[in-house]
Amino acid sequence: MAKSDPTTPRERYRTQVRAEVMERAWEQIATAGASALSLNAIAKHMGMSGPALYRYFANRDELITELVREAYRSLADTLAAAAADGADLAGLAHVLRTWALTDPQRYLLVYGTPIPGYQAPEDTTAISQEIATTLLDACAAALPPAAPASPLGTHLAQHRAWAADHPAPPEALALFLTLWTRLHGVLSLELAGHFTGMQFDPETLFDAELAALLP
Amino acid sequence: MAKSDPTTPRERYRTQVRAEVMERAWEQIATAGASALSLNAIAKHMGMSGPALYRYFANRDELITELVREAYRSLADTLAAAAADGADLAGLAHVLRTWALTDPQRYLLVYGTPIPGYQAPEDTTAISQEIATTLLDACAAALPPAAPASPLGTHLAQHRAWAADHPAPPEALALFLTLWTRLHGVLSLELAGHFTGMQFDPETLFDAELAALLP
DNA sequence: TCGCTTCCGCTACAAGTTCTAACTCTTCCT
DNA sequence: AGGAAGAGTTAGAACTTGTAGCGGAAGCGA
Repeated sequence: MAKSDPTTPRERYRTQVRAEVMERAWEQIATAGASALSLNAIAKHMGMSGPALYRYFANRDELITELVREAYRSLADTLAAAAADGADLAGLAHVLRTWALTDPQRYLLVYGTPIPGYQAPEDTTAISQEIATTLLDACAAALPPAAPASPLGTHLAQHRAWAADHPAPPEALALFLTLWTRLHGVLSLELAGHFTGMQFDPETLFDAELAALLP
Repeated sequence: MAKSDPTTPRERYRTQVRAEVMERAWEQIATAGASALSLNAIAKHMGMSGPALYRYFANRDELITELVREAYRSLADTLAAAAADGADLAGLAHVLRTWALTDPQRYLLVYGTPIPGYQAPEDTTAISQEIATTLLDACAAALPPAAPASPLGTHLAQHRAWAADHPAPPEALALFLTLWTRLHGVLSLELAGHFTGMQFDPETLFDAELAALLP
């Protein structure tokens, strides 16, 4: 018999149920936020009783961990695909913005206020490194050949452990950090609704920040 | 009898209990975050039974609203006091940073991921306007006399309803928005712990952002 | 095809949460 | 001093997360 696929029927069923649970979880998160996520509600919505879900996720935190992992994975893949398509730093920035606006709660789950007792497992930091690498590559490419040394750059030249395996020069690291924090500043305030009521277009602000970084 | 003080003993007791509840709430929030705030735990910690607190706060949301109001009030007063002491824009920025680091959860309660169903009452937006005014004053003062027109500035010249009563020129509005989002970008990522593991000093990044804005 | 084992979903339950209802008792005010 | 207002109580409803133990169905090996 062809045992080419090592997954047993039960395993396949398991992963399928897990996937459906996470799908429902994303729906719930999108409408009510991460802290309002209820295993019971998901179970009832799927036509099963509450405790049944504990066969698939040890507890609520494990479900959230999986959602965080999926969100990181999605962002990393989206950025990597855009980079492979030849997007430059500005292009990647707009991809990031689109990704964030597509599902605000997904962005906030990763980059917003951390869940109280929760802390990210190791492999999510690995995916976070992937994201950083994609952006660092673009930063190094966007940097003028003879960028003047900045105070931040010189500081980072001596504290670059977090990017030790990346060949980007200190000024590229500075550009990356500056880009990250500035774009996150605009995006997070926009997603949190702090611009509602003000009449201006957040995208203009986003583009202005981008233009200021890429002369 | 001298009725110089219009507060009755009961009112005084009421405000005192409310104040103690909020004090305990801040302690809880500082350690476990806003979403983990439990009226029951506060009540037991104060030596009374759960439902007793409902004499003082209609529900959990009203308590949170009061905490948000207090946080806004604290930030507005802190900035106003610094401005009255002659602090310039850079000084105000450092006051903001200190205020945020003093109690990270307090900053995140106001500027972090919004509570799902919760929405801020009107008077908190009024206090938020106070904060904006203090910063806008400093921005207008920090602006070079003949600042060149930026795309963001020209956009804001036509969408300045949110600052209609403030005489600041469009470029000052642009400076304010840029300052706000950039500082928030650094602060929120720092408070959320996204820089832990990286070795660099977030304050260097904060100061670099400030230096880039104030030539 | 038969039987064993594994695993799934269930109900019941414990320990929490917010919040309502109804009662007692103190305190204040007239 | 008497009546009204309000504080704190317990009981309980409707939730939540998570555990324990039960039946039955499904897959796996012989």
